[in-house]
Amino acid sequence: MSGQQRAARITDVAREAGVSTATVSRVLNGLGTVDPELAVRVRRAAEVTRYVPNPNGRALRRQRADVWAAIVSDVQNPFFTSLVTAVEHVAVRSGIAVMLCNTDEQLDRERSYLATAVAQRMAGVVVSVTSEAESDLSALLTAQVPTVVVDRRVHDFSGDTILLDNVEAGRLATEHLLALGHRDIMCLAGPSGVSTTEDRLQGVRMALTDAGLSLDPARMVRTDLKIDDAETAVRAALANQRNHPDAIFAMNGPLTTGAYRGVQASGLRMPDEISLVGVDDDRWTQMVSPAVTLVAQPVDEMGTRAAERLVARAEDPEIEPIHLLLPPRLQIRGTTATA
Amino acid sequence: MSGQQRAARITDVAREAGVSTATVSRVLNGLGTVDPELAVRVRRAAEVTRYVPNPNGRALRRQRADVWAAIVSDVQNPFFTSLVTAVEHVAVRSGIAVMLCNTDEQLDRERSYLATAVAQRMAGVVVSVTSEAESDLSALLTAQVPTVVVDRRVHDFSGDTILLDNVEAGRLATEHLLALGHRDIMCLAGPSGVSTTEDRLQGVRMALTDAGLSLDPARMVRTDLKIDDAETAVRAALANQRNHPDAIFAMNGPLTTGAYRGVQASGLRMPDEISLVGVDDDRWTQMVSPAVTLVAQPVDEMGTRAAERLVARAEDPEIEPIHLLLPPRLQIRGTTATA
DNA sequence: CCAGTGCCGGTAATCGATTACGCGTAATCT
DNA sequence: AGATTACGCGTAATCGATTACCGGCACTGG
Repeated sequence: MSGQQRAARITDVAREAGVSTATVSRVLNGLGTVDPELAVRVRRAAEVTRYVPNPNGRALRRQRADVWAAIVSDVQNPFFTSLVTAVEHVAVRSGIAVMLCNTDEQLDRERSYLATAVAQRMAGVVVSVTSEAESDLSALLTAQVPTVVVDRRVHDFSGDTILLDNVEAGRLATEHLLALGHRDIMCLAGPSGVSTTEDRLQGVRMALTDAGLSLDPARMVRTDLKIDDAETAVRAALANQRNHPDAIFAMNGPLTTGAYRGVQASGLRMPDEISLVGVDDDRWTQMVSPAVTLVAQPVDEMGTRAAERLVARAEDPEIEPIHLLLPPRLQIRGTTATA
Repeated sequence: MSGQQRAARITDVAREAGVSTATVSRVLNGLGTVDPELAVRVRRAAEVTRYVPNPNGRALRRQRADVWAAIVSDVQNPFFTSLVTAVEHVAVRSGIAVMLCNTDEQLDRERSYLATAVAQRMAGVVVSVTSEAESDLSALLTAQVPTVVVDRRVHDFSGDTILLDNVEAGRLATEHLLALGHRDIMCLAGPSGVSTTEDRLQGVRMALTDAGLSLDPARMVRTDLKIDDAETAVRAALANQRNHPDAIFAMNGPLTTGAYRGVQASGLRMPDEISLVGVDDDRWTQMVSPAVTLVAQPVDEMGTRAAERLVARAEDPEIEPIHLLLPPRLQIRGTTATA
């Protein structure tokens, strides 16, 4: 056993190559000017000793770690895993590691991850916040950590922001249902602090108003963004045989899953007896029968753009922030039909 | 704008409290003995200055970073996100951050993440390897980074290992199909380097042998562990109307998803015309109709046990390695019926 | 032939924290 | 009382890398 064998440090490489540590550093980082022959010796020495720079020492000195944080509220939500995957693809190309931070919709966990990002002097943060009003990104700002806000808005933040056009998403879904003749539409939204479902709700209201209608408060249901909560809420709403809505709009991925299950449990047949529009195009929505009509987000594009923004800002911290609203796409499938 | 406002360092806290940095460190880490009154002053000073220790400085000096790596081959696979979530729950309790490393089944990406883990002196690694034969964890061993191998076996590793009893999983599935009278069973496995599907295959063979049968090589199909590849393979196998298998065993999560879709596309009705047994109990398997019969893994337990192992080894590096085989559970639902 | 200009590369400071060591004081023992 | 031990705390070394600064050398121009 034993082994022990400590990892090679830059001094080991320097000794092996017969140069100083400064030269090793210059060669390996491609900075300054070094005699080509020495450079060869250094590179060979690094090979021989299997040298891998210690990221802690490097980050300490450079005041910048080659790490991005991806802060999301639910790693089990395929929307976020897709987002993170897209970010990661770009990161790998840039030699950067991605630390996945799962807040579970809890503000204090978000705070702790943000503090870590600052303390580590991370090279960038991509964050979907927990709460529009309460999340506080000011520490990132003052520490000048490149930050891209995605998916959900947050107050008092004027940096790079890449969101879905959520108002449009709500409008698309609602207009589709209205066009099919539905008038009694139940809206399943998340807690009021989350901008995505708020904005989608606003889109719903606008579409209804345009049609001379308004949203019945009794049909406005808020739950946590959990599958089981949504299922329970939908079952409750459909329990009343004589007075149930004739359509449901579930405003995010987990809510859609829960709503679908709730309808299944109620015994009502989609789309004849009730229509459903969801959000987020996960694999299962095409496998069930009927397949789910929904509003799809360009999630890969969201992640890729966010990551590219971090790369760009690393090169020039002074570039103007962008504010992108990506277009939603209505995917009509089998859960919606004429009333 | 501007702001700049650098983060507080330990020297700032020391000055604010009128003590040395050593005392600040002792108070904040609860080591050594410090006058209670000074401790109060230090804690207050830390509050006032909003001090957060710099993890890089700390890790450099301590030769250990409060970070675990969770190395998996596909963050889009719900099995792995569940695993990581379980690990993370334990990590949060211990004040440890989890770095999610997505190898995409690529050996070189795995190598790079392993090197990072060593270079960072991470406090632990939970890894589901890319290849039983080619993945190389020896660097972790020599650097004495606490490591738990989960899900997939790897050669030459004698440390903590927590796997499903995959042979039993294969046997359970096969015996179920045999009991229903199926004789022509198609096996959908991953690339030969992955121990999970290999072991499950072995279970299949044992069950067949026990029944006086053997696996028809023509019914043994290997694809990458991708949904689309599996779907294609199943469609191809079912295209021959007159000679298709009467049952399919898909040996992991994505393969199950692909197989289900492949059967759907083929037009054959489950379970009357063909039976399907899958692996991994994701939400969708209960939402589709018919619901999927499958072998479920105790994935939360796997993640929790792995993480607890890291915690235990942090306290005492010399504890004996464990080798756990968790029991699979057959979940009989709607995709299997008598032949 | 000497001063001036660049180029190379080494020495040492530095990033921020932990901790070995040692000093001074107080408590305890003989 | 004098000696011994224990405790509390500060000084300075240290982790591993990057980089400001400077000295030495070669080359150029006058």
